[in-house]
Amino acid sequence: MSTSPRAYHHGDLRAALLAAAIDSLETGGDFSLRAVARRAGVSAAAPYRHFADREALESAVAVEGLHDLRAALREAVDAVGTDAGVDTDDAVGELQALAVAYVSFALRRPAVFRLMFGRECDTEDTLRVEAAQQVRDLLNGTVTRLFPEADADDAASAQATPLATALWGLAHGLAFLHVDGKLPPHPAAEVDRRVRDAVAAVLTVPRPA
Amino acid sequence: MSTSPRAYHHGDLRAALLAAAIDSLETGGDFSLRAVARRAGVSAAAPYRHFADREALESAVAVEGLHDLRAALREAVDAVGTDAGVDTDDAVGELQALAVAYVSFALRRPAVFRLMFGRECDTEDTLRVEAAQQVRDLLNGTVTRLFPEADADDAASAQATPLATALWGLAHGLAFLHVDGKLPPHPAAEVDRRVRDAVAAVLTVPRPA
DNA sequence: TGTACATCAGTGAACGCGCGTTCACTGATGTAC
DNA sequence: TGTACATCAGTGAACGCGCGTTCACTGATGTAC
Repeated sequence: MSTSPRAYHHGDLRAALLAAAIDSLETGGDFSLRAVARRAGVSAAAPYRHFADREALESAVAVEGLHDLRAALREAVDAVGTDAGVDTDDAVGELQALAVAYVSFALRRPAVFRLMFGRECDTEDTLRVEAAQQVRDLLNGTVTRLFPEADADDAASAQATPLATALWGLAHGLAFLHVDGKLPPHPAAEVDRRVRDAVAAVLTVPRPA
Repeated sequence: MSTSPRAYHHGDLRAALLAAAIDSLETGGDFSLRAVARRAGVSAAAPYRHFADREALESAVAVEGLHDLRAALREAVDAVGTDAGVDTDDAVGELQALAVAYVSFALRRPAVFRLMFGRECDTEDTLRVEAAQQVRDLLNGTVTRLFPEADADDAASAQATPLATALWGLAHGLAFLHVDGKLPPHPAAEVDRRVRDAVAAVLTVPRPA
C-alpha cells in the first residue's frame, strides 16, 4: 500500500513479485526468479520467503492469467446480450465473440498465455487446477446453453460436449497460430475478422440433404 | 554409411547431429547444442562445422518435422480415398481424418511439434518457410477441393479460405491442448475419437431455417 | 606408385553468462510485561 | 510509556550447473605431379 520504499519488510512483496513477473513476461517474453527479483528491487533470495521455488511463482502467475482470461471471456459473452430468446444466429454471434475474446487475450498477453497453456501444469496445485477449470466451465457452459439439444440429459450445464471441445480447440488453435506468427497477428481488427469468419465458416458449412 | 566409428571425418555428421537432435527431443523433450553433440559422440564445437549456430540446427530439425507432418497428412487424406465423386459426408470424413492425423502426429512427437510451431520462426530461412507453406497448402488444398463452393473464383486451389483457417485452427488447437495436458492425451483411441467427434459436431451443428 | 601439400572436419580447453538454490546473517517489527 | 525479546522478511555471498560460442590446434583426406 505504502508507496515509499522500505529497506526491509516490503509490505506486500508477494504481490510485487507477481506484478514484476507479469511485467517481465510482457516486456521480454521470458522470466526467471532472479530477473523478477531484480525487477522488484529485491535480492535474488527474497522470493523464497513467498514462493517455494521457481515453479510456484510461475503457477501463481498462471492463476492470475487464468482469472483474467475468464473475466475477458465473461465480459465478451455478456456484451453480446443474454436475452432469454436465443436463436441460432445469435448463438453463432456469441460463439464468435467468445473466440474473438480468447484470441485477442492471447495476442494482448502472449507470454502469459504461453505460460498458462504452453506446458503441462502441476496437477497438485489446487488453485491452478481450479482456475483452469473455471475457464473450461465458462466455455462449456456457454456452448451448452446455446446448443442444449446436443446433449440434453446433462443437468450440469458445463459438460464438455464435442461441440464445446471443438470451439475450445478452434479458439485455442487460432490463438496459438497467431501468437506463434503462423498467421499474421496484425492488425488486431484483421485478426478479429479472421476469427469471426472462421467460426462462421465452420458452423455454416454446406451439408447434405 | 560406414558403421565403424572414425575418430575424424565422421562421414555425415550433419545428418547424425539432426538425428541426435530429434532423438534428444523425443527422449527428454529439450535439447541444446552441447547435449546434441554429446549424444552424437562428438565435441561441443563440432556442430559449428555444419550449423551456423544453435538456431540453425533448430530450424533444420523443424524442416524435417514439417516434412514428416506433411507426409502424415497426405497419407491420411489418401487413405480415405480420392474418388472423384465426393459428397458432403465423405468430405466430413476426410476432414476428420486430416484432423486426427494432425493431432496424432503432435502426440507422437510432442517436442518436435512444439519446436515446429511453438515459437515465431525465422522468416529468413527459406527452407523452413517453404516446408511450413507446404503443410498449409495441403490443408488449404484439401478443404478447397472438398468445399469448392465456398470461394469459387480462386483458380489456385490452395487459398486460405475461412473454412480452411478454421480447420487448421481446430486441429492445431486440439493438438496443443492434448500435448500440453489440457485434454487427456491417453489413450490414443480416445483422443482420435474426441477429435473426430469435435470435427463432426462443429460441421453438423443445428442451424436456423 | 609414391610423395608433398592444401584442405577440411574434427578436438579440447577456455570464455563469460545467467540461472536456481542454500546459507548464515541482520535489521525491522510487534508483542508481553 | 518503556524495555526485552522473539519473530520474521529481508540481505549478500557463495555453490555448482549447463549453456552458446571462440580459438588455436591437429590429424585425416584427397589431389597434383
